Amino acid sequence: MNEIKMPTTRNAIGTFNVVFDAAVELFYKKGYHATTIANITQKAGVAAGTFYLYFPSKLSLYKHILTTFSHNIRKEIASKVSLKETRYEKEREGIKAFIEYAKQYPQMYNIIWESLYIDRQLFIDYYDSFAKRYILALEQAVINDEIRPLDTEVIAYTLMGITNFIGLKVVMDLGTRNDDIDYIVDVVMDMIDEGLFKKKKT
Amino acid sequence: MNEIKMPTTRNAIGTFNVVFDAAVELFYKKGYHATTIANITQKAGVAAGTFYLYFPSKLSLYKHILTTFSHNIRKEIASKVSLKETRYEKEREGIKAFIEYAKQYPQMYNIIWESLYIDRQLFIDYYDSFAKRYILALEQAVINDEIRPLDTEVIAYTLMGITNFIGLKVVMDLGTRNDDIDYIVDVVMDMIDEGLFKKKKT
DNA sequence: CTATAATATGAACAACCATTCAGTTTATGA
DNA sequence: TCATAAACTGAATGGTTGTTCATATTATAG
Repeated sequence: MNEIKMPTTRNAIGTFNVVFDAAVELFYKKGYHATTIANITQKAGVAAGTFYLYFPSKLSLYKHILTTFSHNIRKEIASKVSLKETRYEKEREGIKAFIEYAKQYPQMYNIIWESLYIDRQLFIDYYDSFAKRYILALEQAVINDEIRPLDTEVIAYTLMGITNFIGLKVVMDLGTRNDDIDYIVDVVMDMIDEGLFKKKKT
Repeated sequence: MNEIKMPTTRNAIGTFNVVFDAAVELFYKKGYHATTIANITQKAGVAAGTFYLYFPSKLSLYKHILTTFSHNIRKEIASKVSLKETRYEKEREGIKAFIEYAKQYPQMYNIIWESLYIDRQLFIDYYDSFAKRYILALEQAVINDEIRPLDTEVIAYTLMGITNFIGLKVVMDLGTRNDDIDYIVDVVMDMIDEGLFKKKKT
C-alpha cells in the first residue's frame, strides 16, 4: 500500500511533521537506503511504532517527500516566472528561481535524483512531466516569435540540463570562483542569448 | 581496505571479469544497495567466497567500476575530440561522443550518479575533475579567439549540464520525437552557436 | 464524567545480508 | 610426477533492519 494516513488532531499533525522533517534531513545526509526507520524515529523523538501510524512503509514516506518537493519547486518557479513579460526575462527568472530554491533546500537534489535507485519510473515521470510543461511554454514563445523555431523538446532538455548542473555547482560548492547567483545567471543568459562562439566577420 | 587483488592466471582473469560484468549489470538494474553479493555471485556463477578473493568489500567493487567507467568515457571523448580542429567541431564531437558512449553503456549514468548516495566525495571529485579539464580546454579556446570571453567555469558546467541531460533523454528514451543522435546534436549546436532568442532588428 | 477513538509506545520477530573460514579442487613449475 | 600455491566452495556467523502488536496514554464528543 501507498496511502498515507494524515493526522487529524493538533498534536498528531505536529508528530507527522516532525517525522517528515527528520526523514528529509536523514535521506539527504545519508541517503534513503542507509537511513533506517530507527534513525528517523529517534531523530523525531517518537517510538518506532508511531512511524507506522502515518506511513505504511518507508517507501511511501519517500514518495510523499518526493511529491512534496516536486510540487513546491514547480509552484515556486511558476509563480516567479509569471511575473515577467518576455520569454528572455521568464527564462532568466526560471533559472534563478530554481537555483535559489535548490540553495535553500539542498536536500532536493539528493531526494529527486535518488528516485532513480528507488523506483526508476518515479525518476522518469518527474523529468518527463517537467519537460512537457517546459515544451508548452517554449512552443508558445515560438508562436510569439520570441525564440527561434528550434526543436522544443531538445531545447527543453538542454535548458533543464543547464539549470540542473548550474544548480549542482552552487549547491555542492563545486568550482572555485564567484558564486554569486545573479552573476552566474548573467553568464548563462549571455551564452544562451549571444551564443558561445565568436562570430566570424562577414 | 580498498585494494583489489588482480588475478594472475588465465582462468582467474575470466572469473574476475565475470564478477565485474555481473555487478555492472545488477548495479544498473537494481542499484547498489538493492544488489546483494549473493545476487552478483549467482549471476556470475561462482561461490560467495570467490567474490572476496578479488574484492575486499562490496564498496571496493563499486569504486573500481566507477573508476573504470570514468576512465573509459574520458578516454573515448578525448580521443574523438582530438581529431577535430576547431573548437566548434570539438564541442560538437564531445557532445556526440558522450551521448553515443552513454547509449552503448546505459549503466554509466546509474553508476556515476549513484556515487552521490554511496560516497558523496566520489561524486564531487568526479564532476570537479571533469570540469577542471573542460575549463582548461575552454580557456585555450578563449586565447585562440574561438569562443567569447565568458566565465569558463560557469560555461563548463553549462555545457556539462546540456550534455548530461541530452544524454539522459536519449538513454532513458524520454520525450516522443526524433531520437537520431546527429539530429539532436545539430539542434543543440544550433542553439549554442546562434543563441536561443530571436534577435531584434537593429 | 465517560465511552470511544486517536495517538503513542517499544520489545519482539522474521528476514536478510556482508563477510569469514575450514576445507576442496585446480593449476603451475621444477 | 609431485609439492606448492592459487583458485574456489558454500555453510555458518553475527549483525542489522523493516514491520508488527499487545498494551498504555491522551484527546474528544455527547
